[in-house]
Amino acid sequence: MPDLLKAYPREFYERHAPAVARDLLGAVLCRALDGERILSGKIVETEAYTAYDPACHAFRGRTPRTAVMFGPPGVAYVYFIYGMYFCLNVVTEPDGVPGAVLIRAVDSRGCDGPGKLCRQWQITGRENGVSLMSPASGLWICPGSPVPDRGVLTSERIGISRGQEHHWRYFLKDHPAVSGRAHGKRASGR
DNA sequence: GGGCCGATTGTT
DNA sequence: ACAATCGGCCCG
Repeated sequence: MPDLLKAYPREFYERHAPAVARDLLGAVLCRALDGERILSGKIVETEAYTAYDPACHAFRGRTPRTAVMFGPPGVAYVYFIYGMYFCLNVVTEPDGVPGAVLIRAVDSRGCDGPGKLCRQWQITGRENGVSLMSPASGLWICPGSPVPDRGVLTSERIGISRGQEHHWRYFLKDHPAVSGRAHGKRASGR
């Protein structure tokens, strides 16, 4: 049984976003609410966003909203979208290089979708910029059970209009929490 | 200041 | 297929 208080260190996040997105499958997202209750769930769907990627919020440079994506890795990038929802990302890449991984779904009730996950676990703009490398922030990520390539599919990212040449969506094959009809190709070994 | 669009979701 | 709902960002 994995230790739910031992979070991934900075080195895990200080890599190219697609690699982090792939390796976050099977990891455990943890959330402390009311300073007492701890929620946790296996990450089952992610998407990577990088510099020189027209789908990335940071593509057109640093702005107040995207500032944390240009900072050190291992912290949360939470943004507000469609006037209703928040989305949780993990900042990746070395300090100064923008990049992030969107957490799209977690194996926990009501966490099937990035907007629903944040609503269910009360993740809002207050969590923007907090460290995910320690339980102290109330939001952190721990290693779980490694997922073999044969259990992973990839596809274009969801809901974007540019950058579809990159197949940077990663998800667990046949998991009920993943978006839509889970169309995808087998992950290639690295 | 104006206008358009969006890494979503739920309903028609 | 479309509405809900509003901050970010570009333009001027």
